[in-house]
Amino acid sequence: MATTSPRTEVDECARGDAALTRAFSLLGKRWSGVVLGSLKSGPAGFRELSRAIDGVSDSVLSDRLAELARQGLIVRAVDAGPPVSVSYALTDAGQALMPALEQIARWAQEHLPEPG
Amino acid sequence: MATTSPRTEVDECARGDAALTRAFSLLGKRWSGVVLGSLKSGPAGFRELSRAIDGVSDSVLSDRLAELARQGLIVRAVDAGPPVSVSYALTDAGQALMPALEQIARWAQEHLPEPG
DNA sequence: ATAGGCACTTCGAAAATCAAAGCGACAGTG
DNA sequence: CACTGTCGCTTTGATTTTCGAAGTGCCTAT
Repeated sequence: MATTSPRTEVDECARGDAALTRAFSLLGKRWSGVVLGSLKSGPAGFRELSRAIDGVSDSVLSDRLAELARQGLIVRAVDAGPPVSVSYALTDAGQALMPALEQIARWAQEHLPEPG
Repeated sequence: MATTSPRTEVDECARGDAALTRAFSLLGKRWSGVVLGSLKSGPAGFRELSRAIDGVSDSVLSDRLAELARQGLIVRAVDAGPPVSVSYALTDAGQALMPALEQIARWAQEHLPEPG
C-alpha cells in the first residue's frame, strides 16, 4: 500500500470497483460467461447451445438467455419457417466483451490446473 | 438432416471452449471475481475485504478466499505479531488475470447500464 | 401413426448464498 | 481489572439459485 499517505485512499475506487461489481452481477451467475463465449463463433439455437455447453440445464440456459437479452448483450431472433427456428446472437455490447473473454480463456490455459 | 447447417464443425471446439468453462467454474461463483479485483491494489486483510466489497457475507468471503488460495490465485500470509494479522495477496497467476478484469471493468462502464 | 427434434416451462430436490450471531485472541479505555 | 471494540473466522437456520428430469406444443420424417 501507499507508504506515506495520511489521506484515506479508501474513498477511491481502488477497492470496491463499482464497474467490476456490476459486470460480475452478470458474469458471476453460473453459465452466463460460457453462454456468451459459445455465441462468439456465430448465432445458435437453444438446443444447439444446450448441447454445446454440456452441464447447463435447460431451465438455467433459458434463464440466462433471457437475462442476457434483457441486458442487451444478445438478441433473440425468430425466423418464421414454416419450420420456426429461434436463434440467439451477440449484440454489439456482447461482441465488445469477447476480447475480455478470450483473454480469460488464454489465462485459464496458462494458469488454471486441468480439471481432475 | 438439419435444414440450416450444411456442416457443423462448430460443435467441435469453437463451442464448448474448455478453458473458458474452467475459468468460469471459478469466476462464475459469486464474488470471486470481485474479490480478486479488490486485491489488485495490494494485499488486504479479511475484515478489510469484507468491508470493501459490500454485499458479500463473511461466510462466503471465507469460502472464496479459501478456494482462490487452493487454486493458487491468492496467498494467505500470517504475520505473527504479537498482534497476529492475516493478509491475502495475489500470486503471479492471480496477477495474470488482472488485465482481463480491467478490461471487463472497462467494458462494464461502457456497455452496462448503471445500477438503478 | 409413431418417432424424433426443437424451444421451452414446470416441479421438486439439492446446493449455494445470505444475514446474523458467536468464538477466541488481543488491544485500548477508564 | 472489567468493558468495549477489532480481527479473523465458523456456525446456524432461512432464502435463493441451480439442478435434473419430465412435460407441453408444434412441426417433420418414416
